[in-house]
Amino acid sequence: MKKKSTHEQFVAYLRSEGKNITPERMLILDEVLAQKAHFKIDDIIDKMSCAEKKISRATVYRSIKTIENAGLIKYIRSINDEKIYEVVKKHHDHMICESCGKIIEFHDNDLETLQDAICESHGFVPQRHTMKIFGLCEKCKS
Amino acid sequence: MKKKSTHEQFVAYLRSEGKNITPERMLILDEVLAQKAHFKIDDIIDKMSCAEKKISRATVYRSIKTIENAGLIKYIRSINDEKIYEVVKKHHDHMICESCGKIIEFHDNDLETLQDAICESHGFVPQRHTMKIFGLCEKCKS
DNA sequence: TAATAATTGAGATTAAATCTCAATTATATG
DNA sequence: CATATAATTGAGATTTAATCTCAATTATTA
Repeated sequence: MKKKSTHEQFVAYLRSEGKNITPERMLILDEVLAQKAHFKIDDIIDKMSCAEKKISRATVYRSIKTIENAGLIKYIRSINDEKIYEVVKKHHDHMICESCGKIIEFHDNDLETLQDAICESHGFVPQRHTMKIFGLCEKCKS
Repeated sequence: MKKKSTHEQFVAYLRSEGKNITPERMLILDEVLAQKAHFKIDDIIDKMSCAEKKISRATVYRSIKTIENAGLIKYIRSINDEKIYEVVKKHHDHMICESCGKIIEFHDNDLETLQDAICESHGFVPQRHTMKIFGLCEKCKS
């Protein structure tokens, strides 16, 4: 059972929602996947506005939201409250350096287990969570 | 050693920053403290714009930011990305119901300890964190 | 291939938050 | 207490991110 590529996942999502598969959407997905770990929507808008095939700001906003709804990207809020997007891989949380803005991804099974237990004791059914730890990274702490 | 009231804390903060103690600031702090657990800035703006002594929108925004900088209030983002303020009491995290929007505050010492340990293993010095668990509350889960 | 429905681009619009600047007010000082 | 100085306020203008509008274009279905 081969794992679906992100492209295939997106196409499947579009079909399931009765949405059209347009070059604009696919090109924006390409650009998203070509980004470094974390990116802002303006990074994509800038690229698309001077690309071979120019794509408008409105369409970038619309497509990013579609890709987000497809569960392929998500965002966290930076220190300045900007939306910082990232491609959704396996679940992880974030440490954010207050000094240099560096974002460190981490995952810890014990943490997840503990969270589930806490939810259960509150009669709460967890579906997803976000955790951001702010502080100083290795470089900035000294 | 009596614990300082929130008013006293705010006054102390203003003095320490060389800021003036104005009726507008103190009235906005009063209104903030009179709010229910979670409130939006528009709740305060609405109150202040039809209060005995009217205070402008700009001043509410400015004072809320000052009170926030004083460490007396903070905000989390709701499901719709709105800023939801709350008075800072002892540290806690949040569960947010995706169905009814209910916000549950919780605190767990093991969780905090575990977080610190994880940070240490990354050479990261934690200063504060936010954790939001989204899911379904007791009422909405059935 | 034609009919239908969805999407796009460009600029207008919205909403939250901030800024501008003249008028007002708090504070420090003699 | 009176005054000089600096900080703050109000009102509306402005900014910024994001969304909306609608005619023109394009994808999809039959």
